[in-house]
Amino acid sequence: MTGGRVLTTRENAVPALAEAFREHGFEGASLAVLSKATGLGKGSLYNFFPGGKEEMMEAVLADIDRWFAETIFVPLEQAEDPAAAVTAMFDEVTAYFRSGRRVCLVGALGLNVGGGAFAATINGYFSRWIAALAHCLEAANIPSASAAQLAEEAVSGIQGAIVLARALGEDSTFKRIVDRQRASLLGAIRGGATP
Amino acid sequence: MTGGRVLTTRENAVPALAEAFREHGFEGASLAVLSKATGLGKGSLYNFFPGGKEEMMEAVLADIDRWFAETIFVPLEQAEDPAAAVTAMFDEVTAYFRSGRRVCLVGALGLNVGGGAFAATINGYFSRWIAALAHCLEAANIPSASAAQLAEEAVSGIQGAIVLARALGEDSTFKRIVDRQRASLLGAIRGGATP
DNA sequence: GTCTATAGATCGATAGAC
DNA sequence: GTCTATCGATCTATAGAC
Repeated sequence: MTGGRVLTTRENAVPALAEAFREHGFEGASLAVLSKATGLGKGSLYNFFPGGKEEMMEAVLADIDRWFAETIFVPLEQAEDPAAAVTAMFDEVTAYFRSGRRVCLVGALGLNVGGGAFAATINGYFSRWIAALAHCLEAANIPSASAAQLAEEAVSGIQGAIVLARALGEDSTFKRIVDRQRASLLGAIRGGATP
Repeated sequence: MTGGRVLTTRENAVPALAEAFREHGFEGASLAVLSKATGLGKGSLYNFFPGGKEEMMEAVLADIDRWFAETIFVPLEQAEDPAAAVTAMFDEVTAYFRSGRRVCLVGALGLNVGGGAFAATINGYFSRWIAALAHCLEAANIPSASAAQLAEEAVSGIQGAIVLARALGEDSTFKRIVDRQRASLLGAIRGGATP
């Protein structure tokens, strides 16, 4: 041990960068914005991320991917109790996106051509989410085709709920839509078929 | 008649501006991009839109609002045949968003703080869409509460389908999700209740 | 490792020739 | 009405003091 306390690390800066990218988008998040959000000067940011904004966004996406894998994807893939796993997913997602006040950076990034450099990451994020959820539904004896469709619809529904809740400025919109998605999946799990 | 043929008008530039804003976002659509998209020099753009980018975006949003009002909202509000009106809505929307390849500018604008200046327009767009669709469903004897929920879910579902289709780069994703939304609404119209 | 200073490019916007 | 030239501000990125 050196005994020196590290005040700031690359990992420590990533959450602040993520929030800045979420609010301003990739193009709108200037280095001035990122510097203010992290409390680090430009020089420090380039010390941690020599590749500039693009490397910052890559680090943010990697952090998001890691969080979703641990918290959402793996529990769905290894679920012994599908209903409980689906419930947990919706609870975690609702908290993560703060009932729609918080934008999904991955989804928003895919809307603009500027996000083309991250296309593979964006695709992988949604592909794995849908596959993990479908796998969980299949574990509840839902036919493969139905499970895939329900999973796709649920993930899509969450994205739509974020867009609409942001547009209307109402958290209740998000909760209403997502609760209905949750009920739909739980109904399919219990009933064994699409409602 | 003067006999002079007008080569370029303000109205003529709006569609090109809309496409540029869709692809690059408000911040990402620089005047160089907008100039190239319209084929007009900066001077000409400022001649048509003295307020700069903000006025250009306002003109684009007004054009979108007009199109949706004529093509989507009014037919829903005045529908004599609700099932036909809902079917027409999904057909028009699928064509308009080019099966998800084309971003919803209004929805995307609401995701970033930069779109805050257009918050009222964004809110109005989605509010009227949901209200018009709910009205149409009520005309099919669906209870008011169910109609509102179904309408909200359908509009949200379309937005989610766009986000997901763009992220996955697959038109089929959009069609699958939207077709299911369509079937859900038509089922409610025929059955008179939520499935 | 953090900062300030600064380079070089591009930004939004304006002025003025035609 | 369209263009080029240009302004000042801001952008990304780098250099160098500490």
